[in-house]
Amino acid sequence: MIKEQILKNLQKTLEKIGEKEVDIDLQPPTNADFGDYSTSMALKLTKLLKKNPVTIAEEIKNNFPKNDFIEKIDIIKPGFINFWIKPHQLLDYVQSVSTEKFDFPHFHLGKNEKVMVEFAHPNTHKLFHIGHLRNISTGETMVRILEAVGNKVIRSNYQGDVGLHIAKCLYGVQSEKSKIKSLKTLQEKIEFIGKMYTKGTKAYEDDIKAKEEINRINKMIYDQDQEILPVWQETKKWSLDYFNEVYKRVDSHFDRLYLESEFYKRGMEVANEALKKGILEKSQGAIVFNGKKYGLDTRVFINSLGFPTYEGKELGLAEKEFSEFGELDKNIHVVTPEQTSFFKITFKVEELIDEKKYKNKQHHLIYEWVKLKEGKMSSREGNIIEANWLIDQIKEKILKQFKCNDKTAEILAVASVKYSFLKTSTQTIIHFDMEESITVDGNSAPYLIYTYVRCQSVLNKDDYNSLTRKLVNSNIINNDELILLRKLYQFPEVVLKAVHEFSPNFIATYLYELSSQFNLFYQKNPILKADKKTKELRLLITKATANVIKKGLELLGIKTVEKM
RNA sequence: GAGCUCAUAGUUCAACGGAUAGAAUAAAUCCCUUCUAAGGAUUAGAUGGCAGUUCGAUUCUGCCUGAGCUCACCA
Repeated sequence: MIKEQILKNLQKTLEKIGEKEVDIDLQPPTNADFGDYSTSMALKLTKLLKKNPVTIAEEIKNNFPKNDFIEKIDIIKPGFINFWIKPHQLLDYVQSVSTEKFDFPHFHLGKNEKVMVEFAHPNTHKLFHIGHLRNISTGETMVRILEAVGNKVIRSNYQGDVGLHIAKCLYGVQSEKSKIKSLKTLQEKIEFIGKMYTKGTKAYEDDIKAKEEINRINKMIYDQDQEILPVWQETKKWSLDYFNEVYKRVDSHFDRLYLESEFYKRGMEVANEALKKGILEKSQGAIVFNGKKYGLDTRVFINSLGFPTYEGKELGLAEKEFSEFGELDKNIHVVTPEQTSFFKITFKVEELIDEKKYKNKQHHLIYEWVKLKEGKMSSREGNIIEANWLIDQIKEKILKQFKCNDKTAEILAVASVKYSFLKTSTQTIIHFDMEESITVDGNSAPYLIYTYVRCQSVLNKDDYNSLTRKLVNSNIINNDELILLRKLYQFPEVVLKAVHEFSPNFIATYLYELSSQFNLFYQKNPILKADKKTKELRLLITKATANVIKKGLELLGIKTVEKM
């Protein structure tokens, strides 16, 4: 990338001037009038060199090594140095992209070039709701962009299949056991356990006897008691089958599905070993981690009844995750922010257990809640927005508003939902509104896909393949074309930035800007009716735009359509 | 009570310590004899308050106000 070359040259320039210890910033400026790359290093050097920033900038400009990729260097007002890349460099890149080849720069989080992304984590016996949808969209795109920059990525998913909520549900199921046989479709089964969960939850609060029974069921699940085992397993299977359908629908999958029940035993063993080593300690009948020394909270790993808590089980899970697939550089947990304390502590305990294995290798990627206008979702209130239901609603809206077939509407609906989550930063709370939140116009997936389809439509009408020959730099590149060439050139850097900061929204924003610029270009400049040379250039731009949009959306986990 | 996070147009969101704070949406007005109008153009609108650091602050620091989350046997 030219960015690297400019940086290297700036480094050399600094050495010539006699300064070394300055970190050089170099980014595309917000305003394209200021060139392709801009640095404010001269401003930062004012103090060190005790000179006017503009003078320093001049000095840098004059000492910048001769090269064949910079068109011009400008110095502006307070002391910015702006670089303009030669158009033929941009053309070369766009030409390579027009053949659907994408070479992203590599970026690794460690020497193993292998990471795990743990995401989705729904609980069985519960609905897969919009919150999970945001999680899975985020996790899926993280997987894809990490792969794009050269990592082997393991997709994992830790699904809760034990706990009080499941006992509540099974209590309800037990009370209406006779109905089970009449349930035929998966949909009916899921609705049934949903209702039974509500029933169990109410009983738990209103009826002391029921509460005792639910606690007993909870213990039986942990003990794998034959009395409850068959129902637990059957209903769990319904949930897992249902989750699989959702994963498929949103174009996601996993290499490894972990279940919480798998780590009950091993978690307890690991916690006890940690107790012997003095990492954990006994307190009021429980085994806890005293975080005070480290400025952390104190949390329970094995409760006073002798059961491992979520924390305890996490130790078993971590051990497995870090051994099953060889050495990992990083394990990225895509989880909501209220678990920050939980992760800080489990990560610390793991580090104390085996520093080499765990230290700096666990990462909590915080993604925020999807809240409803009325407040937080809760199954008790019955205001859960189920993932499938939401996608169906959007699909219906699309079918009503536009002429397209079912298959296209399905892809566009899933795309709309995913994109509306991914275009905002992961750490922003989404205030969900059915009418406004999932948009199919403006900055939306259909807008991007429409732009792609437009490109395809033009390309399909072309009677000869003008893209096979190499375009040489001509002076006829107009401003609209140049803007697009420069924008296209930024794609790999944007992807790199997105991985670097775990911020897929950078890609979404970039794709929107690219589409927007293309649509403006399209409006003003005829492509197929232009003279031969111009037409070749414009077709090249069209092809490259289409490829970048398609690839960019793919990195976001979003499919495109060819016609709409 | 302690700690963490957040506060930007009417609304929902962007912005790496940088240049004129970007969009979408809602409103008004234009553009289909031209490659898909699910498009494009124009107009109007915002950094909670007070200090500080800096050549430069939405971004960093402190205080204030307001919201959310967490702080031992749930997951």
